[in-house]
Amino acid sequence: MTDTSIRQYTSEREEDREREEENEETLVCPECGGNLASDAEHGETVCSECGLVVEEDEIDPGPEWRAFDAAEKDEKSRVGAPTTNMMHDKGLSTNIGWQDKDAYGNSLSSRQREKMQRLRTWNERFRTRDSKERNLKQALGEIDRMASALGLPENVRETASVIYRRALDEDLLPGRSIEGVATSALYAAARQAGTPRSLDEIAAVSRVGKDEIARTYRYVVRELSLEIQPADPESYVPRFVSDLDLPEEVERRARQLLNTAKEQGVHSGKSPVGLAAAAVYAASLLANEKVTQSEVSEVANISEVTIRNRYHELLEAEEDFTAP
DNA sequence: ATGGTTTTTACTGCGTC
DNA sequence: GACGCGGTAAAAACCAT
Repeated sequence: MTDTSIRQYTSEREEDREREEENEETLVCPECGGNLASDAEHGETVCSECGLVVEEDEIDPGPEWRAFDAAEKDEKSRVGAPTTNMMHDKGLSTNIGWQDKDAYGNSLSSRQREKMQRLRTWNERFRTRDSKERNLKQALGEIDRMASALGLPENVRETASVIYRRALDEDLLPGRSIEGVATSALYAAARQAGTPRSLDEIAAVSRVGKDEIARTYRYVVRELSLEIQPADPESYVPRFVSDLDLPEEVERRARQLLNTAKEQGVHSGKSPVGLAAAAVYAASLLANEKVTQSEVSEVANISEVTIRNRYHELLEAEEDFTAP
């Protein structure tokens, strides 16, 4: 059994996990594990459980509503909608001609030529920024569409758009499709948020094929050095259980099986989905619920053979755990 | 490209309803 | 006989080198 060679399913060290959660967009309080809530009025992100302030002095994206006199009111009420991730340009752009001629066709003075050169430079900078914004707009639309098709919550979309933005900023897009990168961002975000979806599920709602997603995903993860934990089998359990209309007891037992399996180190290098499916199956046996292997394999998109193998291992691990 | 692992596919035998 | 389940061997997929 190789513990280190297989990367996809093998767990990184625990410290890495903690460190990563501080760096990345974390949604769980590092102190007590409670949920974080952002408080726009104070510009803080605080834990709803213990009150720990995680972020301070955040920028309020809202408009400047305050005005102290009439003149200032005129000035500040220019605001449109508050800036959001969804902002993009209207597709308007300007080009400055390359000839150094004025409107009458006369050549410009050297002073004027310099000035126009500077203007071209800046115009170009803003224009490419605009094209990135358009790109972003489309990608975010895709992310939204896929996320809702998969029933992924708001925070996952948020994380996905952050990842996408980073990919865009680092010029990872050229040579890759917007779709592909957007899908990869969503896949990564779902895994980071602990609500993973399998590649197959993702591919089912995406416009690009599975292999391309996998390729760009690897690329994006490497380039942005995102540290993504191997998916935790437990995070699949609730979904399978509810898809199969099984009682809560099954879920509890399945979790327990997975936990003892973890302590025995049986799970290293195995597909988390397979483990989860096997745990659900084994748990329903223990709970005297009738579910067939094929039903479980159906909802988990895993072969029956894998379920058989895993659930034997799970039960063995359970025995070894209780016996000695 | 290669090699080592895991997962899938396909097939077979056994027991039960 | 269909179905659920278990096992096996060979093929395919996957990951790291």
